[in-house]
Amino acid sequence: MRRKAFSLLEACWETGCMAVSQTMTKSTAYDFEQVERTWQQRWEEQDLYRVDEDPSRPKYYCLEMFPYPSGRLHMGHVRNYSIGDVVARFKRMRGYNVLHPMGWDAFGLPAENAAIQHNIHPSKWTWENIDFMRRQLKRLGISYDWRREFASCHPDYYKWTQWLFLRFYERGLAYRKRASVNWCPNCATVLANEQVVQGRCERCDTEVTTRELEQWFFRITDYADRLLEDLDRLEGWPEKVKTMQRNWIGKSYGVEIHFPLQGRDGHLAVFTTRPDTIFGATYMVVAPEHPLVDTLIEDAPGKDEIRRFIEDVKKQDEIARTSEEGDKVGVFTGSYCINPFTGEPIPIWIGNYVLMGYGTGAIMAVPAHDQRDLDFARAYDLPVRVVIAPPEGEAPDAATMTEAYAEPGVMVNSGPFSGLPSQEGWQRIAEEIERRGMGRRRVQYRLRDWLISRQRYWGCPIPVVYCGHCGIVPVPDDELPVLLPEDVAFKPTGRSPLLDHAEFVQTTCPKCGGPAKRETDTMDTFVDSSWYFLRFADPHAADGPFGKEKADYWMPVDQYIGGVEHAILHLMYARFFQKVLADMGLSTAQEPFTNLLTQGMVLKDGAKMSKSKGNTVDADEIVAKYGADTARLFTLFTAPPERDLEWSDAGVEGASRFLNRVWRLVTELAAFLPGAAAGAQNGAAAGNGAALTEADRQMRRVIHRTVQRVTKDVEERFHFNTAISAIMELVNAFYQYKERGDAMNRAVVAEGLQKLVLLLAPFAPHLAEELWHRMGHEESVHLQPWPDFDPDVVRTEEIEIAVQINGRVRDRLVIDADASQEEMKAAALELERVRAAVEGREIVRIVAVPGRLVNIVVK
RNA sequence: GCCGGAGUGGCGGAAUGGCAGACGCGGGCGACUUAAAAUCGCUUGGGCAAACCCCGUGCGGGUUCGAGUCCCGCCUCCGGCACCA
Repeated sequence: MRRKAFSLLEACWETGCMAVSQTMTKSTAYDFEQVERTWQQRWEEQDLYRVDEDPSRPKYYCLEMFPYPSGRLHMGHVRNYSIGDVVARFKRMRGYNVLHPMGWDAFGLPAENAAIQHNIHPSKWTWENIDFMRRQLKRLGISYDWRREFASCHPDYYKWTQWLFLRFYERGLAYRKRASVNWCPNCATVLANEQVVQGRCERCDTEVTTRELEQWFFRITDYADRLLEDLDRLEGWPEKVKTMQRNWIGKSYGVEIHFPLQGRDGHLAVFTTRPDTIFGATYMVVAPEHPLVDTLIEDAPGKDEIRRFIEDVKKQDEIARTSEEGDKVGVFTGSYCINPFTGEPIPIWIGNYVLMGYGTGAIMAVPAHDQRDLDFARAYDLPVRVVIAPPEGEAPDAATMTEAYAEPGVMVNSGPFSGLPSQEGWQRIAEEIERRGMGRRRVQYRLRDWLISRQRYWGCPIPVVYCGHCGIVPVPDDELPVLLPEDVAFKPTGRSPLLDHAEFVQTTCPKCGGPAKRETDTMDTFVDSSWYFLRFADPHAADGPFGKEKADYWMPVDQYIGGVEHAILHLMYARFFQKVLADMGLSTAQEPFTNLLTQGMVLKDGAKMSKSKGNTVDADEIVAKYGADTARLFTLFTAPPERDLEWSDAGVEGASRFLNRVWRLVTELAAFLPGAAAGAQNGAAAGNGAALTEADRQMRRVIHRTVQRVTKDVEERFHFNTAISAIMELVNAFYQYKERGDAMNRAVVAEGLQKLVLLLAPFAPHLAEELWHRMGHEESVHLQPWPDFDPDVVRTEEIEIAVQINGRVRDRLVIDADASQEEMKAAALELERVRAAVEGREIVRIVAVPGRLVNIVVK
């Protein structure tokens, strides 16, 4: 029987609260629209999420990857920021001084494409998008300190990107060189290695070609070892991301060996990780681009044919060489070098499978012990010589083998080294090479220097000028920023409009005052995002990129959250920057992000949402129809953060239904409480009553147990889905309890409602805030301490355990929670069904696990 | 090919080596209603008419009193890398 008095109207009357919708509706329906707007406004007026340095409290820096202002938020953004907001709000309630900022990664190609397609200036397009998306973010009610907002395309920011570039330049970490680089014909710009995916442009999927160009690079390879080593210290990073970075850096130990050329001066340098196989080297291969090629083919009879081959490979190179494992092709140069260990001549070939960009661009080929070399040897009928035998079993037959033996073993056919374990031989041969001055041990990385030049307009200008007299001259600090001119024309030629902007290009040399030309390339936008997390610590700094004290107070980021697609690119560049800045003394932290959470994608119909597939869900529509709290709750409840999330309209309905269920429960029960606030504040009152019935005690147990579960799930595991399901169970239990009507204990209800709303605050901040105020509180729920639980209340006196016979559950048993194993066994044997099952059989053993079960093993 | 991750009801997903399927969605039944929606209960892995029972966490083995969980060998899917010498 339900009390009629459980009406919203009366709830408000009795509590005398000043809550929002009191004045606007008599219906019990939850008006999310009104509630969310009102509180968003109130929070903003009160500057509720403003944060400053406070040495008296522990700091917590929670950061979500800032978005590119593409136009509108998608559900992936909603998910990302909802996750971050739970963390930020939870930590705030836990007493941390939480920095939770947001900004815009605002330089980039889409703005230029929009300029060409819709005849709108990239700047205008970008700023309009930012305005729109900022409104969307505010509509979601994420707890950002908006005073810290900035966009990377603003001169106040990119001035410091340029300033940092100059510091890199001074330290020799920014340099210019001519190199064969990746070129995307569609984007009409060069790309870093990291931006080429399977031979295609990461952004537009166009096949990437190569070009010889003079470009700016960052010397990230100088930091390869530190970037690799320090991965071991990042215990809060997913193993997967660390593995990807390790592979990308690709450290390998080997030996550079100089093979003297036969009949002429000089030598051919190769890099190998298997010096122990040198006696098996039957030919050499150099990359078509190798500088020695012209010399090597000088006297070859079919010189023209060889040249044609080289050109063919270079062309093939552009299309297929990286995208698929094509056939290995090559041609003999006509030249030989001498194997310094055997003295025999070895033919030098040119081959498509050797890359100029790795090692020395030349290899010694050991077909018996390297699959690629074996493939090539079989194709051109080159000799195969086995020099490593397996530790056990027979050595492969050189004449017939089709699979190279690449494992360690015992050296054979290797002169004085024969009989040695190959690993030992590795060192002995390396020593011998060094002793004879024919090379040295060395470490080789797969990682290349970071190509940062872009032949595009909408990016941060590289602050250098070219002077006929003085060469490359950095722009002096006091002339920064080098402003991106706004009055430029966009044509679909792919040519950067900066090239045609005479006022920009024509300048004077800061050194000699003579005429000079400005650099017209801009920086890769990954440069902008490599230090933004530091700027958030001091976003308005005017005399430096950020103040060291503030940076040192906030850094490193305690929790970083974003998509796994940035596992290599952004996350490695940012680590590189942080280390350089630490070396420069600008910031102390060696690593930028202590803990990393890589969220899964939002899928629909099993595929990533994309415009081209037409399976997108618009964040605005969902928020308009269900409200921000529902949108957030759905993304948090449907899957754990790191997994992919399959979109479900029914799931959104479910989230909405739950919030309404909470709304009804709390508003109705609030009416039951006289002076709700007083009771709610006094949780202890619920505990000291001998007046508590069994049902009251049980309800209290559920309340405290829920606090325990939610705290654990959020704090230790970031499992928001199970945290929310625990809250759902509490609500279900409350509905059961509510059936008791007047028999309910008011102190228990008050305590339960209070804790429920507090638990809900990080997940559904608007609803929680509204209910909190309706319960008679004046201060924001988001400023309250996180609820605690009493372990004594959680504990039960009696528990139900399973009783198994031979591992199968046959019965259940209610027993004292602290019963001894002996008591458990005895009680189990008393059971009717156990006696029947045991009758006439031998009990082999009995296992009793306190709190769990008893297992009786019979024969 | 190499390196990760994942395979659990109709679906999303839960389970420190200890009662598989929490919670939600969907379904079924009931209450309220003239009726429907909403809401509130109850119910819902499969087999059997049902009880008891049997079978169930991708497949095949193993360890264990006890395995979704640990070990060995496979299969499938997803992600990353891919001539890196």
